[in-house]
Amino acid sequence: MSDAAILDTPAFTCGLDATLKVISGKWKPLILYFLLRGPTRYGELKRAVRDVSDKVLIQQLKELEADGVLTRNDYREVPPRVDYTLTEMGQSLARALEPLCAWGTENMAEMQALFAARDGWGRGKRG
Amino acid sequence: MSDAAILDTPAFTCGLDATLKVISGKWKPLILYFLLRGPTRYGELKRAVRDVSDKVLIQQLKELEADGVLTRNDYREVPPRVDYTLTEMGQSLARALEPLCAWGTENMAEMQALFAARDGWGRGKRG
DNA sequence: GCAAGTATACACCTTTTTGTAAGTACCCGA
DNA sequence: TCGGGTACTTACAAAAAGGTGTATACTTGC
Repeated sequence: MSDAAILDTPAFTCGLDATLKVISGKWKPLILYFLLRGPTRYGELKRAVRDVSDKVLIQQLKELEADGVLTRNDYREVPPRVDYTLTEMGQSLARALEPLCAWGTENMAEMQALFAARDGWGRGKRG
Repeated sequence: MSDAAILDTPAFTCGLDATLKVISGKWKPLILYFLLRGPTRYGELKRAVRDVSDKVLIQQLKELEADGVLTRNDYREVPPRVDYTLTEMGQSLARALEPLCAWGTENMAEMQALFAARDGWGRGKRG
């Protein structure tokens, strides 16, 4: 990969690339979307984002923090108390996810049929 | 993982899960977004979605087709001629990606700074 | 004291995803 | 006929992502 080859072509149609870098991660969109509800403690988040492991949840939270879309608040209490909040940027990003969410809801029937056939999917009965 | 454990908790806040199943894949959002411009031949798509390999592009196109968001048209000519079109569902999905794209464009400066520090990123000068 | 809950860290392993290199069958232009 | 273009396919390898299990340090409840 020469630098020239990278530079002489536009990245893509628009900023999608940038966004994708931030939200790619199995649980990231879910985390962001959930945080729209307000500051959330770690444990609460973990219960919300079902099936995520500690390791991965922490890891993705760190990455999202490093990307400036959320903030970690450590109350330095014992037992530990920490919560996570969206930054301004994070909020706008989370809101940009809403259409995706809506699409999923609208097309859930079709999707469920397809996924049931391919994998073994049974969830997604709405929240 | 008992079935009960899966069933007694709502999948998530909304249909995001469903959407994510469809669009997760390194190049899928890019593919979908590009196809908003109309039917596109394989080669054209490949040139648009820079850095993707044949194997992966084909693979993701197949998955997207299987998910009912795009259609493959084989003109059965020789040399081969094939193009890809969004279905109705695909179009609505691709449009749901627009806010993400907009977010990326708006926050590109911040993102670029961050990414430059972490990885070695130089692209993304707008299209 | 022992288990459970709090929010993590770390080592290790598996799965999933992506990439690389080559091959196919046919055509066109030099 | 050699090289390039078309749209793939396959075998193989590498990398990224995710998961598991254990440990921390301290508290509360039984």
